[in-house]
Amino acid sequence: MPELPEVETVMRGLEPAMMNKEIKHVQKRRPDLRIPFPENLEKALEGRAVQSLTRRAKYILVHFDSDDVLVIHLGMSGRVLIVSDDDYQPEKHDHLILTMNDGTHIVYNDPRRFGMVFLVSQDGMLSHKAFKDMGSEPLGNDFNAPILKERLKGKKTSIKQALLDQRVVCGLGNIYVCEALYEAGISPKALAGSISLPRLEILTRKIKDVLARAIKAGGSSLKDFRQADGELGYFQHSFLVYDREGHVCKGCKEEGYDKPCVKRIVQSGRSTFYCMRRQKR
DNA sequence: CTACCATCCTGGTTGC
DNA sequence: TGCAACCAGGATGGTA
Repeated sequence: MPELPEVETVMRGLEPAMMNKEIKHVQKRRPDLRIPFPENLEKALEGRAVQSLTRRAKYILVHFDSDDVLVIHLGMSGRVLIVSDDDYQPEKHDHLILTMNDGTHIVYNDPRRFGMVFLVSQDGMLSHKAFKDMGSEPLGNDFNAPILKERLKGKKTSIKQALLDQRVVCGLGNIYVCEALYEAGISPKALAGSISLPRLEILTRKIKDVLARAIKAGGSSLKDFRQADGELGYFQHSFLVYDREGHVCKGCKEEGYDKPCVKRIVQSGRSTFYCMRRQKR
């Protein structure tokens, strides 16, 4: 589930619990993750102090007073929780536990096990396959309409699918793509390569806008998502089309239309929600 | 090279 | 109520 706003929220939540603290103990609890934990994880992390936390796309990066960077991806159902209980008992899907020098546990939990945890070196990070071909950060200055236009040039796929492609722009997932396309008034079925620059101007603006608002709201909590302190995000209450099939969208309602306009279709196996009145091309 | 599809998992929801 | 089928926010690797 977690897309950029959720990952950013988790990262920010982890800062007070990890920054300038030392990892005292590393406990792996599942040897059979899809991508097994690095063998040398304990050795690389125990005794190291956390210098900073950053985010790239949907990856949380933990930087240490060493060359190692701990990379965490939450997949579909992953969480990272701060647990301060003295008598904390690991739960079923608590796969990795980092205990800090103040006794706080940082718990990585992921029922579906689509997530991953690995190490990269600070210097070699950009050549790692996860980051090598990754597109611009949508909230950064190098994500703008001309760049998006260039990235979409010649693409015959739909704009919905193109925006989910992390090489075009990173950090977006199904929810925020649907929301941004709605706000930009662009059909999810529009051919990616054939959208005009002015419309891409609107789209890039709406992408940045919806992401920023979602971060402010602490992300969206559907089923699994929690902030690092266990709190729910609340941006799900602001969805305009996502998971609102059969409703009248906000824009139509404001114009006085009362016929259900939000439709659900399936594009390359995933749900797309859009307004059939306002997103015609 | 692009595009499409299946697949990795568990758990919650839906429908009979 | 019980159970089976279906569905889910992501990424990747294989095939066409």
